[in-house]
Order: sequence, then C-alpha cells, then structure tokens
Amino acid sequence: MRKKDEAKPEVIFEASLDVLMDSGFGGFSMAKVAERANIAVGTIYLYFNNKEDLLNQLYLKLYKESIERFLENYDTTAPFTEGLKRVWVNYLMHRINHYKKSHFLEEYYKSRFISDTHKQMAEQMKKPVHDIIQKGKDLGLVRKDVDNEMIFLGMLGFIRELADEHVANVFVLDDNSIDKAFDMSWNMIKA
Amino acid sequence: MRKKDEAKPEVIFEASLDVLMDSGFGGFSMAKVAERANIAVGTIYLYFNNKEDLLNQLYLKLYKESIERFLENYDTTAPFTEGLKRVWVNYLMHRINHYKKSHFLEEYYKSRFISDTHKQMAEQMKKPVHDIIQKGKDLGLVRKDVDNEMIFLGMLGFIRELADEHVANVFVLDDNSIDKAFDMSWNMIKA
Amino acid sequence: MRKKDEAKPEVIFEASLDVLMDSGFGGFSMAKVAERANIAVGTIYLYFNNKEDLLNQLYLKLYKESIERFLENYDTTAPFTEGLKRVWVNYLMHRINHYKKSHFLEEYYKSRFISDTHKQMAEQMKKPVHDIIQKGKDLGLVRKDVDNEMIFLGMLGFIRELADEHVANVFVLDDNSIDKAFDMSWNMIKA
Amino acid sequence: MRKKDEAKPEVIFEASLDVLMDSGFGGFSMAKVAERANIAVGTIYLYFNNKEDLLNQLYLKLYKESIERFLENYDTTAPFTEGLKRVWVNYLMHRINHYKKSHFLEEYYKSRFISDTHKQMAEQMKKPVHDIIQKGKDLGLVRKDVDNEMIFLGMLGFIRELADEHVANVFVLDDNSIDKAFDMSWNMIKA
DNA sequence: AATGAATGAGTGTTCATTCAT
DNA sequence: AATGAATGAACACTCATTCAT
Repeated sequence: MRKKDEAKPEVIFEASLDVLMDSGFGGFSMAKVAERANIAVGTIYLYFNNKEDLLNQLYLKLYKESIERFLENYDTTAPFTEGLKRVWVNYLMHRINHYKKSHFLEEYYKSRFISDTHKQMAEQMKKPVHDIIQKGKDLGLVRKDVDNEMIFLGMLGFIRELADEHVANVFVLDDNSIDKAFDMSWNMIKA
Repeated sequence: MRKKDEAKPEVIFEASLDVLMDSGFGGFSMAKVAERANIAVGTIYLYFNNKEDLLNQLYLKLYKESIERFLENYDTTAPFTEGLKRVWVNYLMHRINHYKKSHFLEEYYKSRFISDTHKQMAEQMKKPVHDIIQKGKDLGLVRKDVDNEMIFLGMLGFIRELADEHVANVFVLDDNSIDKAFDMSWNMIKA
Repeated sequence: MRKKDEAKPEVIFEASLDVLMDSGFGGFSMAKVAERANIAVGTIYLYFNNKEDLLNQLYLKLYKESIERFLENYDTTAPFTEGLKRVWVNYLMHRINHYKKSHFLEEYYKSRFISDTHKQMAEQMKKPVHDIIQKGKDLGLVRKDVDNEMIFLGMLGFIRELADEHVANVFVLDDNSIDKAFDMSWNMIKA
Repeated sequence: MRKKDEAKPEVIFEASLDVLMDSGFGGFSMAKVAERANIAVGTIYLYFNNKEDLLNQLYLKLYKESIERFLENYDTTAPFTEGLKRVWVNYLMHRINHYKKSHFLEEYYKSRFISDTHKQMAEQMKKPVHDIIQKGKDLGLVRKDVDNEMIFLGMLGFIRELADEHVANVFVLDDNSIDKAFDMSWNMIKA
C-alpha cells in the first residue's frame, strides 16, 4: 500500500477552482474536476468524503487566502489612516481581481447551513481587521459609540458594491473615485 | 370544459418560492415544485413554457413587489432626513423580512444574461432613491462632490451587510443599533 | 344532447393526414391533429377510441382510396395488354404522386399486428387486379403455371422500386424508361 | 479499475435489436434496451454518445452483415445463370431470415438524413450485383437496351415482395415456387 | 493508492388520455 | 356534443457515488 499522496488534495483544489471559474457553481461536477486534475473520479473520493466535503474545504481554503490578501503590505508602524486605507484598498482590489472566487465564497456561504466551527473560523479571520478598528478607537480617531463589527460592515458593504458594479461595468472606478469613496468611508466611522 | 384556474400561476409561484427557500437555487426542480403545489408536473407546463420561463416570471414578480416595499409610507412632504431614513429603513426591513426572496433576486440577476428590459427595470427601481439623493444635494444637505450612484452604493452596501449578518444571527439589530447605523450612513454622505 | 356531427370524422382524418405529411409518423400527436382540425383534443376521443384506432381507420381509408386510383380509367373493353398497362402505370403514378401516403400505408402495415379482418379486406381490395390477371390467363396471354398472386407481386415489386428510386432522385423515370420497364414486366408474366 | 468490457457493445446491440423486434422503431427506448441487456441506463452512455449514435452504429453493423450474406457461396467460375440464381436466392433468404433487421435498415434509411458516406456504402453494396448484371450483358445473355440499375430494381422488387408476403404468411414459398419466381425474374431480363 | 466502469435516482420535458364543466 | 385543464407515466440524458480490479 502506497502512502497517500500529500500533494493530491492541492491538485484537486486547483482543478476544482478551474472548473468553478469556467463552468460556474451549477456546472461543477466531479467528473470535470477529475478530468482537469488528470486523475480518476474515484481518486477524489480517497481525499474527500463527497462533493459537499470538497466544496466545504475549498471554501475554507479560499477564505483563508482572501484574508491574507487583505493584510498584504500592511505596515503596523504607519500612521493609522494610512494603514486603514491600505487594508480598505486591499479588499477592494481583492474583490475586483478575484471576483469569481469572491462570488463563490459569498454564494456558498449563503447557500447552505454553515456550521458553528465554520462561523468561529470566519470570526477569527476577521480579527486582524477588527484589531485595526480597535486601535483606531484607542487612538481616539474612530467613534467609540458603535460596535467594531458595525464599523467593519459599513466599510465592507460599500467596498463590495463598488467592486461589483465595477466588474459589471456599471460604475467604473478610477484613482479619483477610489479616493472619494475612502473619504466617505472615513467620514462614516471617524470620531 | 374545466375553466382555466386563475389562481394556479400564483399557487405555482408560491410553491416555487418554497422550494427555492428549502433547496436553494441549485436544488430547484420542476418535480419539487409540483409536489409542493400538489399538482402534476405537466400542469406547470400549461402555465409556463419551461423552467427558465417560470423562474423569469417569478423574478419579475418578486422584483415588482420589492420596489413597492422600498417606497412604502414615504412622504415627499416630510423633512429630508426623515424621508431618507424612511427609505433606508424600508430597504433594511425588506432585506431582513424577505431575505430569501431578496437573495434569489440577486443570484438570479447574476446567474444569467439579463435582457435589456430587465436592466432598464433595475434602473427604474433605483430612480426614486436617486431622486431623493438629488433632492438632498439641491437642498445643500448632501455632499455634491460625489456621484449620486456612489452615494447610493455606500448606503446600499451597508444595509445589505447589516441585514445579512442579522439574518445569519451574527450581528443582531435592535432599534438603537439601527439608529446608529443610519447615523453612520448619514455622516458618509452629508455635505 | 346534440347529434354526433357526421362530418367530424372526415375533418379529423384530413387533419391527421396533414400532420402525418408535415411531421411524419414519429411527430404525429393528438394535440397537433386537434389544432389542425380546429377542435379540442377531447373531441377526437368522441369519434375514435384512441390514437391507434384513429390511425387504423385512417389506414383503411387511405388503402381504399389507393385501390380506387389503381383502376382509374381502366376500360374493360380495351385490348388486354393495353388495360394491363393502364393499371400498371396507374400504380406507378400513384406511388410517385402519393408517395408519403403510400409510405405510411407500408410502414403502418409492417409496424403492427394486422388483424385477420384487415387481411381479408386487403385481399378483397387486390381482387380487381387479380381479376385482370385471371382474364389474361383465360385469354392464353399470361403464363398459367404460376400463381396469380406471384404474378401480382412480380409487377408490384418492380413498380415500387422504380417509384421509390424516382422519388429519391436516384433513378429518374421518363416516358421511354417507363415503356421499357413495362416491357420487362410483361416478359416476366407473358405466356 | 474494472476493465472495459469488450463484449458490452455487442450485448447492447443484441438488446437493441430485441427491442426493435418487439416494439418497433417507434417504441424503441434506451430504458427498454437497458432492461433487456440487464444493465443500467447509464451504462449504455459509456459506449454510445446518445440514442442516435446507438442506432447509427447498429445500422452500420447490420448493413455490413447484410452485404456479406448476399455474396455467400457465390462462385465466379460457375455458369452465369447459376451464379445469378445464387445471389438472387441469397437475397431472398436474407430478407426472409433476417426480416426484422432488413426492415429496420430500410426504415432507418428512409427516416433520416443519410450522410454521403452512408450513400456511398449503399452504392458499394449494390456493386457486386451490378457487376454480375454487366457480366451477363457482356456474355450476350442479358438484354442490353435497359439500364443496369433498372434490371437490378426489377429483380430486387420482386424478391422483396415475395419475402415480405412469405413472412406475413400471405403467400408461402417452397422450393418449387422459388424456382418459378426466379424463372420469371430471368425472363424479365434475358436478352 | 488508484482506477474508471457501472449504477440508478434524478433532471426537464412531452403527450395520450381522462373528466369536470 | 364539445371543451381543454389536468394528469402522470414515459422519454433521453446526467452525474454523484460505489466497487471490482
């Protein structure tokens, strides 16, 4: 008996993502994944219990990668608003450049009963951003009378709409409009 | 002859919605709808050409109902911010109370090629809100240096996030937090 | 209670034939017939037990009409070979000009268990042609050592092939080739 | 892995033929084939793209087998009429012993757009017989004033009718009547 | 561990037939 | 007598999952 191939799950994830991008959520099938990964269908079932399990794990993986992108180039020593804008723009660009993945995450999240562990994990992943918000409050720069989560949602929602309309070519963004949008976000939460 | 049942399409719509709630967009099937509606599969095809036609008509119906809810109890003679808040809250409550429908509308909109008439309808829906924003600018109450659409997106995105987290039981809203949230939205756009 | 409409069955036959011509045997449906006849589906079932019954009766009707065409302009007082050629050409032209009907008759005949009454009827319809053959024998013009039926089949088969190839544009007939073909048929059966 | 079953297509062909025999062309369904073959419906689709593909391949297979039977035991060195009779009887017996197959071939040929390769195959099938006819002409035994194709049709048509009536139990053949029939065919074409 | 042939429940859709009006 | 809405079994085809190799 050979050892389980350590790299296989990753290969399957990649193939799954390709299929998801090409064929969308509805066109996703185990056979397509297997073909894309150049393995047999049966092989997938050695590493994942079933289709749902595969998608669940893919969801988590993409979620983690997303979070990582938010904090890219974030410098804790930089002035507060500068750091905040960094993270704000990171999320905007992530949503634009990884629109399909991002869309899958959202759809998937809404489409099924998400387990409590899942929820906790999601919470944990938001932590770095919450920390920044808390830091702003501690510095007296961010209004203290509202919940950190609400502040988070206010910014997040705006960014999502901006990105989605941009991708849909309804409302196209340039540097100037991005600056204006961040200014609006800042007015929303500043002390 | 048996008379054509005027109520049947409505029954089918209701059943479709139920199925959509239970099984989601992907799990939607004509057989499930028929069972839910206590009719034979073939009967659905007397009133709708095919699955796509059924979903299209359901989409339109829900869309119209949504628009009506947004402007409920909106009084044009009331003070500006009061009117704005009315619409703001209307949308929040709509999103919360009709979450699944709202979600279906969004998913459906994204999932297929939406015809131009559809797009025009979407524009039309936004019009009353855009008008309010413009009125705010004319009164010197809303900042004039940003596009109406961007102002719209800023508010819309926040509301959506709030409602979605509320429905998912992640962040539960009460009257106080709703007031705070509107205050944030207002700071975002005020002159 | 109104009396059964005497003309209805004929209307239904006509519509059935139209559908058969347009959509072929496979595309035949009761709904199409009803639409063509400008009546309701249910009405067909007042005059025919079911689809099979309708087709059976249509079959018989077309069969009778075919036989009538065979004897068109047949003059019993004309010289024997002249009369024979008349019938021979009649069948060829029938097969060519009413190819689809003729094809339906054949397909239908082969496709199901034909009842004994059906068979007797078919026999009876061949009678006039058999009579001509018998007359030829009596006159000493047709070979007497073979069965009338066999003589009939020899001519019939040739004509069918000629007509079918003509309709399929594989072997196109003109007056000269028709004369040659009849000559061959005559050699086949002459005393 | 389970090895691809080499015999499966043949099993499916056999079952298809059975269904065709029992239910006719119109009653042919993938489910019936699967049941007859004692396999799952899905399995058929591992070996054939779809229903049309299955029928096409069955058609080709039966076609080839037919051709082989026509020339069985044909001895080119034997006297001309003897050789001709061999082929003549071969076709008659083929039509009788493989009536349903033969009927399917005919119906299928007429029922759809037959590709050019198909047509060429059909031509190819006729070639040996045409060659024999030409040989008869060259030997001065067969009348030269009519087309080879017409001579072919004259014999073919007769044989078909004989066989069909025999199968339908309308006109039963024995050795004597077969001899007579060939004699008639020969009179038809001899110089 | 890896394979992919085999399975069969499920899909959207059609259509002969029934029956309340 | 006439209607056509309603039915549900049947159709071709798909796909997640299993299991013999």
